[in-house]
Amino acid sequence: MKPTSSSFSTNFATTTSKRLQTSLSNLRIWEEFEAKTCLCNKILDGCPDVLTLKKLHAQVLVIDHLHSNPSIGIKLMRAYSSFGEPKTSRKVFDEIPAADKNIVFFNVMIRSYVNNCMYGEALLVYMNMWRYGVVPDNYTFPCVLKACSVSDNLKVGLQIHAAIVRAGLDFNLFVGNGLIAMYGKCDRLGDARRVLDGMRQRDVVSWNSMVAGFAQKGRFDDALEVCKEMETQLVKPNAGTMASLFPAVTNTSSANVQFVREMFNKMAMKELVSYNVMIAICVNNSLPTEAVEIFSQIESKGLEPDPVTIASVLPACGDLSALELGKRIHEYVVRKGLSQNMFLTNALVDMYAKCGCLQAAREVFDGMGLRDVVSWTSMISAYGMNGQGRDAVGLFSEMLESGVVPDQIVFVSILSACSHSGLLDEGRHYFRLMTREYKMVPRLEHYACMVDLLGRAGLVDEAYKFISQMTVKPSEQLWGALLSACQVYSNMSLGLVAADHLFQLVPEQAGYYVLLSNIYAKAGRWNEVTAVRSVMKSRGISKMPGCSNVEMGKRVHTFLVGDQSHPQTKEIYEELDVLVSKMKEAGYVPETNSALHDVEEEDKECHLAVHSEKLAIVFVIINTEPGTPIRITKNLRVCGDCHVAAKHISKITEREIIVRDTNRFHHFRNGTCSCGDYW
DNA sequence: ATAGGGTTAG
Repeated sequence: MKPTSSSFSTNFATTTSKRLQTSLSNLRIWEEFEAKTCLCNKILDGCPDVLTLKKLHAQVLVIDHLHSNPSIGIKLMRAYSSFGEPKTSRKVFDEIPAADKNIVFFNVMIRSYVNNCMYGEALLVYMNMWRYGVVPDNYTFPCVLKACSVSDNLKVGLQIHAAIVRAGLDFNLFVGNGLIAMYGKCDRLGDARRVLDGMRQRDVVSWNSMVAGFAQKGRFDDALEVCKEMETQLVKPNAGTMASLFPAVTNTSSANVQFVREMFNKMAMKELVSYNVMIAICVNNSLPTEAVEIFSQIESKGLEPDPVTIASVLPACGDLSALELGKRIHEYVVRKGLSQNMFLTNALVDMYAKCGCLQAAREVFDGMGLRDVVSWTSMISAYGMNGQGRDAVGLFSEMLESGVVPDQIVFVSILSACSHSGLLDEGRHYFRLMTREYKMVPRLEHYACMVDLLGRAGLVDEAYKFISQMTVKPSEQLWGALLSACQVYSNMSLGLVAADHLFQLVPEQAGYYVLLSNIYAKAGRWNEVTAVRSVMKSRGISKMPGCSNVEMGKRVHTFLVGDQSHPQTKEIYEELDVLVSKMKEAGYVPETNSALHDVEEEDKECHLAVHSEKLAIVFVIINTEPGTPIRITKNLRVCGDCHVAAKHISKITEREIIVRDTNRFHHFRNGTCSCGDYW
């Protein structure tokens, strides 16, 4: 409508003017409306950052006060919540006049809190809404039930269940699923089951929630039963089922792992999450090779790994010392702009550390904008594993200065670092710091570090006294630390005490029989050596076969003791013979003390000659350019003989040899080892 | 809207 000229009659002019005014004011309203809609959409589409959101919020307040348009308020609350600012959501919420505050506001407020881990606050809002005369609905209940689940709040959970029944919503699918999860988490599996059975309608989430309930309590068999039942009900397991099972499949039997693998294999449509869970399960059950294999399946299926995939597979790279793969993943992280994800940077630091690349680990660590206690722990234990106790101590102080609060785990790392470097006083200092300043109750792991520290320092009696004074029952690790100290320092009487406890705790562990046998051997008590050997035989205990991993090209090669299965076996053994004679010329004498004395001298020497790390070292020598460093990971501690041999080989072949055993790193260079023979 | 997957020690 265009304003007309006023050259007509006055009457007409007045009418026109009035019309004009109305239309102008309509226009203004319309403009405002449009501006608001536009703002709304901007808020809804998601702001790039909080600052932009706050600017938009300010404009909303200028144009008109919030209460004229409730939907803007709701969108603002959601947006603030998504930026982790539930408190700002609350401010918006509080400014809405009571008369306008309908159920949606309450639901969004509750959700804002729940999504930001403020469960108590969420439940308070729920309690308060009754006073406003607002009745919770089918959107409210699942959300508050989640708050109860996560915070293990059975008491409120039960109240909510009662309210649900009163509201007649107990047959709602989402509400029922929420109840199952809540009861499962609060260890009321019977009640969870009753809810499941009473539901008129169930979906895969209902079943998965039931599975999760058992799995979270480590009840794998019960979780498994539910999975089987699902199948009879023709509900197909999905990625969620695997994810729900996951907690029950950490450090579990291979049969349990196998079950999940089969479920995984049977899935017609595999989502990324299924792969991620499968990788995590492998990593958590000492199957790093399988984890890496599943990771490559993701790549070959054309799926794109997400941050969870990466964070899950990196520990497997570390376990295998698969440095090349680790580097490739690092590049991927950088390329995808994920370098600020702390899960990933922490995992990268640890991967490099476990691959023996202290420098690379440190570079990632130094490049981090933010560091949490996990970052520091990884770096501290990296130094610890490499025998650089002083650096670990320095880093611990830096961590405290940076304001990061130490936890139990970082104390394990620093204590272990001290023990590996023989820093006796420092170790004692940290134990006191932990118990006195930070008022932490030492766990078995801390005690084990202390016994190790004292034992390695030769204070075997004090180590034993330390164990005796403990208020908790000593674990296998504690007696194990004492026993190996007894071996190093030839303390037979305490060695027997430790061995006695160990044979009762873990009668199947071959390693402790070997240690005891070595103690006897050092003392020349051959009859006892034979006796230990025959006990082992009669109990059917055999040594866990030593195995070494080495990465070559795109795969990891594994060698067992005396392995003859590798395609290059012939060349490897021939080259080893050549090396051994060169070593003998340089003064190498096979150290037979490291083996069980149950065989003739030559056999022993022969047996030692084929320890897995030797095979792996030679394998790398014949397949790489001169000068290429050799990185080996093994599943047992490196034996005395292999340690001497590796020193010689590093000198003869002019190669750096980096061996990670179950305990620490050994960097062999030019005939010496970084551990200074202290391990 | 409801469940479920990630990094650190020993």
